[in-house]
Amino acid sequence: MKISFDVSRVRPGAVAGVYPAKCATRTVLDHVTSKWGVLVLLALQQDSLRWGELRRSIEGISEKMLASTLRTLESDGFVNREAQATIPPRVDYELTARGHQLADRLVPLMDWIADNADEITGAPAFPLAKAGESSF
Amino acid sequence: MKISFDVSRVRPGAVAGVYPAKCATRTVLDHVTSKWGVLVLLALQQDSLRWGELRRSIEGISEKMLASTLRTLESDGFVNREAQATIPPRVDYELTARGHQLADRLVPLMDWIADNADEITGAPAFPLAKAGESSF
DNA sequence: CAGTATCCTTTCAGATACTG
DNA sequence: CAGTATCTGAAAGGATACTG
Repeated sequence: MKISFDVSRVRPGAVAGVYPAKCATRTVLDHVTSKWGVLVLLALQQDSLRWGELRRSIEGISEKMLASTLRTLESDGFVNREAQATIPPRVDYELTARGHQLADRLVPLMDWIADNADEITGAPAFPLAKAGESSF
Repeated sequence: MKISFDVSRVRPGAVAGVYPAKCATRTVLDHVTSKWGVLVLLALQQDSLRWGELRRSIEGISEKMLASTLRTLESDGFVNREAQATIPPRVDYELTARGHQLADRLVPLMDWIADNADEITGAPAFPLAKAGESSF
């Protein structure tokens, strides 16, 4: 695929948000914002978790996607995998220092989204009457 | 699809990171972390941009995906579309107050990623010798 | 328990052509 | 200029079965 990209035609003020299509920043951003990346990182933010705990913590994730997401986050150095050769095996996953730095930036984002999601989607879980309004 | 999800089997400390599969939080998260969502939001963070400017600001985005991403962000109330019925038409896109709140949480994340991406991907653009090291 | 391997469906996303 | 419509190939992702 040929990408034509003439920076001179981009408005100067907007250049701060410009990243080349194949730069490291976009690659890492794609890993983090992959379908399950944020959820896995946040699940590990408080404690290390075993494979099964992690899987149960993230409703809807398949084994395949959990494995794949963990391998990516591991290879980026966000997650550390610790396997014990016991029977049955026990494998713990934890954030690395780098993973914690990243998660620290994800928490405010996720908190804000969680706080505002109902209003954004227009489907409040508990449609409360506003102050001054009456339900009669 | 049947989803079985037994919260009692999730470790107590991990519950903070648990979101039901089909909750508003996940929906909004998916919109924001869609392939182009973050890049569009950040491109608009400093200034409003016209359609063409926006398209040129985000290297690699197709018209289809720009349109689709903008419609989603618009319907979530993050982006405002202002069309002028001139010939040729001029359409500006800008963040709403809600969009700015969100972007304010995305900036630290993106800055951190941009600052660390080269090290994370292991392909530094400028492999500098560390202090104390010599290239001889 | 902690995964892999495989198959298969669905969705994503690019290219192209067209419109007001 | 600012889009929409349609087609198609690529990729993501789920279900299932299997393994150390």
